[in-house]
Amino acid sequence: MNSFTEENYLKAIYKLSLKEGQGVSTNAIADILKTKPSSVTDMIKKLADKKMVSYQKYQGVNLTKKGRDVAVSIIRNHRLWEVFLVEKLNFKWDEVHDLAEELEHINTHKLTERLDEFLGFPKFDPHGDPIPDKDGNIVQHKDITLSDLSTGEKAVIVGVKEHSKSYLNYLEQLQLVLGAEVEVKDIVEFDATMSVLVNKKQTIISNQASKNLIVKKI
Amino acid sequence: MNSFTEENYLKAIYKLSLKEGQGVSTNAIADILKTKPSSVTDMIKKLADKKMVSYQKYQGVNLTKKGRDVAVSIIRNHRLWEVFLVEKLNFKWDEVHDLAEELEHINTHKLTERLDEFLGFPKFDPHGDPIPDKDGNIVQHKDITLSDLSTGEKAVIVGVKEHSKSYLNYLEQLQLVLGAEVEVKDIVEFDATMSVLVNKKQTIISNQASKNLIVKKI
DNA sequence: AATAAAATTTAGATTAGTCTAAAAATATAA
DNA sequence: TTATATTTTTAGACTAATCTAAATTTTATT
Repeated sequence: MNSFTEENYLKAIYKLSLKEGQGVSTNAIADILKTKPSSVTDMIKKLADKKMVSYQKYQGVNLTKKGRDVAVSIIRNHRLWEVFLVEKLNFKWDEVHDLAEELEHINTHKLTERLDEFLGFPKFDPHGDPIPDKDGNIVQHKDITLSDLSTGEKAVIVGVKEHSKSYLNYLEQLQLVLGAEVEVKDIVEFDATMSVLVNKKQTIISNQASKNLIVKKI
Repeated sequence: MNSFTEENYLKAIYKLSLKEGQGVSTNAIADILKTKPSSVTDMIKKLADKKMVSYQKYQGVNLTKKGRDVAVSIIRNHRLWEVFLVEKLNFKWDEVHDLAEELEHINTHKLTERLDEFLGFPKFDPHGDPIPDKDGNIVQHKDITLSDLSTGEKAVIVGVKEHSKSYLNYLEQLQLVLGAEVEVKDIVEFDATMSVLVNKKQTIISNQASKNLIVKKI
């Protein structure tokens, strides 16, 4: 069995390897997990002993199949619990992350599968992130963001790239939630600030905000 | 915040003080938690520092109000999750204990209250144990067991005093589940083995089994 | 290519929870 | 009521995960 801590490291390495590609760096892991690089080195050695990662000193770390399987299954749990919290317990999308961080570690096959069934086999979590299926297959978003659109284009919001409470909360106030339709009315050339139409209301959003909103053109 | 371990100690002390009364013994705690008496002594000191228990060397330990509140809230979580697992995820009553042992430690007020509401404010868990309300009030069973009945008496099953998988499984096979009606047909004088009628079928059960079945006379 | 900067690893210490073995206190029994 | 058994505590050690500070390696810059 793996400890919560080991699982959190595997999850962090998985997420970083999607961005960074091969050879995830010690510092990047320390950053995500809010720990120190020296602690990361220690844990990496332990995970390497367990054949969860492959590792050569100073060269970064990569997940083995075994490690990736654990990471994906934790992510599957996390996202299923988020769906549960939002759809069944009426939490808002900015409230569920921390709770799901705890629930995800109850990594029992039967519980996960029953929960999946209870929820009707959802494909996406409340932030639009894809839920891996029970064999660990996961469809990645093609990352078209609101900031990629040109004036006049329309799109539906399908996800977010930033999960902070403050960002999610801000989006909700602007009614920029999953499924909402947006139309780009104007783009400021200088800093890419956008005017968009959402539910017949015109709103101004910064590039910082628009580049973290994943959309699908319509 | 309390660690999982601290919470498990508090829960164990709470449960023992219902049985043993004042001054729960070090050995009894070690027994329940499958640890050693020396470890228990260490933890008791820690909990005493935190004002969770009152403790005098060699005289056993008692929960303070603070400690009892934590214990009861963990038990509340545990039993609510058991209801969820059985009623929503279709687990059987002999499968839910271990999962609930993990879920109970996600001790967040809002989650507990939302779960309670989602489940329709249940009063008992799938084993008939009472669920403490959100203020920590808990109704204790008056322990009339099947073994207390005389020939000819009828009763409804309302709970169990023993929660092992094998016992619960055995009961289920005999259809001795919560809500079932039983009628005592015969009692062997020698060892108190009982013949009982359940769902029109006659069954023989040992005293060991009947004294762990909590019933309500009808 | 030499040097400065950044990243990473090592060494040694710390904390929580556990253990064994021995000592001390309490309970039981002749 | 003294001896014996049982229970409980202490002392000292161990493991997992972390940290700081120093050493080492890699990368970037002149």
